Amino acid sequence: MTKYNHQTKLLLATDCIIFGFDGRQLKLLLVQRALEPEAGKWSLVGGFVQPNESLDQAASRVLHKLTGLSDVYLEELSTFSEPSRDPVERTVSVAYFALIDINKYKQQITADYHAEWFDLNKYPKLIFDHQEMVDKAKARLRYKAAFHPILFELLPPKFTLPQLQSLYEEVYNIEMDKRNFSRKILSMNLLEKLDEKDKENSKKGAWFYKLNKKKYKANFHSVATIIPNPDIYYS
Amino acid sequence: MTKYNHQTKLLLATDCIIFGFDGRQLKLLLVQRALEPEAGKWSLVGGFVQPNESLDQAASRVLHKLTGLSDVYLEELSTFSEPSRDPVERTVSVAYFALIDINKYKQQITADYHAEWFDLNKYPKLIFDHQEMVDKAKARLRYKAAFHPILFELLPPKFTLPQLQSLYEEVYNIEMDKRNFSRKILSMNLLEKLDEKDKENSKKGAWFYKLNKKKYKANFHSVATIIPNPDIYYS
DNA sequence: AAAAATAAATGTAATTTTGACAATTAAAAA
DNA sequence: TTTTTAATTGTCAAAATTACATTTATTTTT
Repeated sequence: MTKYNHQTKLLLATDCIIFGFDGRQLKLLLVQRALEPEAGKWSLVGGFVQPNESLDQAASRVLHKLTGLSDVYLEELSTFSEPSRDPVERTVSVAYFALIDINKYKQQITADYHAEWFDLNKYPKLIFDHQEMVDKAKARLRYKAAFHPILFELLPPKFTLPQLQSLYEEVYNIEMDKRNFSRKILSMNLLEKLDEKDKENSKKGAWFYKLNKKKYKANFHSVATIIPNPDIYYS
Repeated sequence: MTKYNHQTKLLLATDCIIFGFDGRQLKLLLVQRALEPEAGKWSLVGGFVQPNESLDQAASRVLHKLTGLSDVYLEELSTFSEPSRDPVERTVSVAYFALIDINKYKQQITADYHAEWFDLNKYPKLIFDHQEMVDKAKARLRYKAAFHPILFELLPPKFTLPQLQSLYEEVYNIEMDKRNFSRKILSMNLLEKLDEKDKENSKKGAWFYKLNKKKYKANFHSVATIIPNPDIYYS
């Protein structure tokens, strides 16, 4: 069969913006780049798309190799394709953002990478256009989380309402009213109260809740306005 | 400088899902494919990314070449990268969706393409995975338009409230209450009433409005819940 | 053992927004 | 002059949102 001759091929890669939450702050997982140029500099984790895989598969592979995790929330963010973005050779990158439970992340023993979690408000200079990718991912996270219950992906299976509220407050850098917040969240009907309290963080203890996975999946596209005026956070 | 050897390069293309509105129905602009294979079959307009351009530029170029239009609403939809999606040779495509004022579209005289507007509810079988692209673009349009005032992009500079309402009704396949609709739309404060009526479509005539571009741009990210339960339209 | 300290849990009233519903008006056609 | 057609406009009830303070459970201190 005829080929598309005279067309220029290029390298296609994927980079992952990996978010985590340590209970207080949003975190970003970065690696020290192995390849030249810029070897040793901090960057997002990424990799080239292989001949036999789709972009989703490439992103999952890269994420799994670094974190050991599968079944992670992973969403295509956008393509980055400035011809000169990679000084070595033209490479178009499709950025994905991932939300993981930071507790599930275990530094892989066969550490091909040197990886580290950084505070989202303070992390090293990144290579190429990775800073732009992170900015876009943050904006997307805020936008998406204002309507869809994706922030649960950042929490462990059991969590308390105060923990959840802290997460929202951290993502949007706002303070929220406890009473209104719990009413809003509970009215979504996605949570189940457990018979157990978290006594780590207070004397009285706060009830643990867990996601009802079935309802979560069924209502994933449901639109809840948890955050007032979400638009102002979307740049 | 070192190159990324041993990595496989591939072809990168862009395809545009171009929406229009003729006052009654949503339309899709399709072209008859020039290249083999599938020459003569209907497809989205597309093209390969050139060495000196970004994906946004490639999409704009493709769109401009077909429609003669610049400054069109154009948004990255997502990548399509199944290894076998193009039977000829591996090609990853980044789909964009475009919203244009159908009246501004003039068949280019140097018609490199045979292009035609089709009713979104009835159009020919498309090549490769283009059907999937259209489906995804429709879903995205519904989702986005439920929160952001993008449907104005499909209308001429002067339009009436009944025309605007018809457009929303067509996009969501619902009927809306005139009173509630105009209240909602006007409360967004994006429209300016003109001193002129459209007498084409009724005896009484309906007032023309125009977008206040300044407010439109300033409030572009503002979230208006024009459509109740928008989530049910997002697949 | 009682008191103090800490953080969690909970309720209510005022305001705003939404959704449902019908009468009036302007202009052309009969 | 009457009829027809579609545009315009208002109100009321229900629901959602916002603002705001007290009570409760438990540990720590005295």
